[in-house]
Amino acid sequence: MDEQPRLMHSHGVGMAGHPGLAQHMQDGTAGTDGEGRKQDIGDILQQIMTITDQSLDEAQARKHALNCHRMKPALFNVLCEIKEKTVLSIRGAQEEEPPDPQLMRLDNMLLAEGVAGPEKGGGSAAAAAAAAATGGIGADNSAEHSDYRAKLSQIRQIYHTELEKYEQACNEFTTHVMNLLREQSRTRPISPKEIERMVSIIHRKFSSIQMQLKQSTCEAVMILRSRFLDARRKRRNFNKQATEILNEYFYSHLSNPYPSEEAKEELAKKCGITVAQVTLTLVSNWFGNKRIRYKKNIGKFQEEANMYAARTAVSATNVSAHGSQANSPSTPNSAGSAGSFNMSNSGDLFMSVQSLNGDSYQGGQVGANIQSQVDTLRHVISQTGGYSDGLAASQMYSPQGINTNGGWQDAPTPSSVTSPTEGPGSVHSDTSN
DNA sequence: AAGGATGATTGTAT
DNA sequence: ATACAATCATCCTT
Repeated sequence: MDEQPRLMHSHGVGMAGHPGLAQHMQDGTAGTDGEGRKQDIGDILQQIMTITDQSLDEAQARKHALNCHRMKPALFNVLCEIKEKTVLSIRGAQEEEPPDPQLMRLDNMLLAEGVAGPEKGGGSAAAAAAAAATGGIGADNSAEHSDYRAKLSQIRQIYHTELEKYEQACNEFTTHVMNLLREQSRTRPISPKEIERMVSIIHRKFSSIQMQLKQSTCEAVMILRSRFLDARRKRRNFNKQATEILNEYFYSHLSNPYPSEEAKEELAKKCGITVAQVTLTLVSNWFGNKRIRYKKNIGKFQEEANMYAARTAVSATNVSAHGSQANSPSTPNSAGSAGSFNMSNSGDLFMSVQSLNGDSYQGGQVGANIQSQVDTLRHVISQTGGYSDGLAASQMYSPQGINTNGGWQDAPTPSSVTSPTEGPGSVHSDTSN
């Protein structure tokens, strides 16, 4: 207590010059002399300055005493004013943190892998999707990838547990800090905004920790993936039935073998693939490969084409008993463009096939269906008319879809018909086959 | 084991 | 973004 005056001197001088303090001091020390006031202030300051040296209990007691001190409101006001003058207003604080792209990426990936996001359902769906990517079509793939799924769900579980832990810790810490600040706000000025800011700082810190968790989870998933699934070249062939379904579609839409998304889904469903994303890829792959390989070597596929064409055509003609149509050598142009085919002619045929196929494509793609009948007819014609001659047969098809350079894309324009005499030379190899 | 068949991937063009 | 073309990697038949 001997050094009190010195302390008083060093700190008190400035304070004494403070108008606010002077004012409050007057309030608080009504009737006492200047020495008493100085004594008071020095005492308070001394206590504050040394409070950190105290043991916890002592400090607590001292704190309480200070809180109850009669000079406390005055000191508090002074602090408020000082702060108002000196504190850098928290303007820079409200940088609404833009969503971290890195974090977004991680989130998206975790979501995609089925680690984050909806519970079991979504997770297993993603797992199944991944599994189906390697698994065969319409074949059992569950056994092979149960291990993968188990590991994935393990990761998922760890991730969620950890996340929960972090969240809990974050909340705990936040409330702790908030309580602390609130309590402190009794002795020193703390605006709610500052508390808010502190909270957001805490959250940011914790979310950066979370990001690490997400990152390592992603890594784990990637490793798992690469170990199990990235042997995706370990392909499984489509089973026979699936291939037939796809072929059926392909050859009955030969003029435009580009199934729409809906058609692909339908096909996938028929083939026994149910997983949405992968499904379309598989079907797309199949059609991509098929188109390119068919075009590359029509001859090689001639037999197959005829088979499928005959199959659908025969069933169609059987029902509708319009044999004349199949026999009539309709000019290629009549059906060449998808837009200009004869509706009245193929309409009933379409109907009959529709009923025959048994609701397979009830969807409203009437045009496509009719077109398919036209394709089918074409094959029948080619079969009955010029089958023996490979070249002739290929001429039957090619005007429809394939021009030597472009492929199917501009197929519907019949004007692009060119005799493919030197195009796929392998047509001849077909006959030899 | 060889070689063809076939699903998947990659690079390119539109 | 989609299709094509080339290519890879595996499956399957011989």
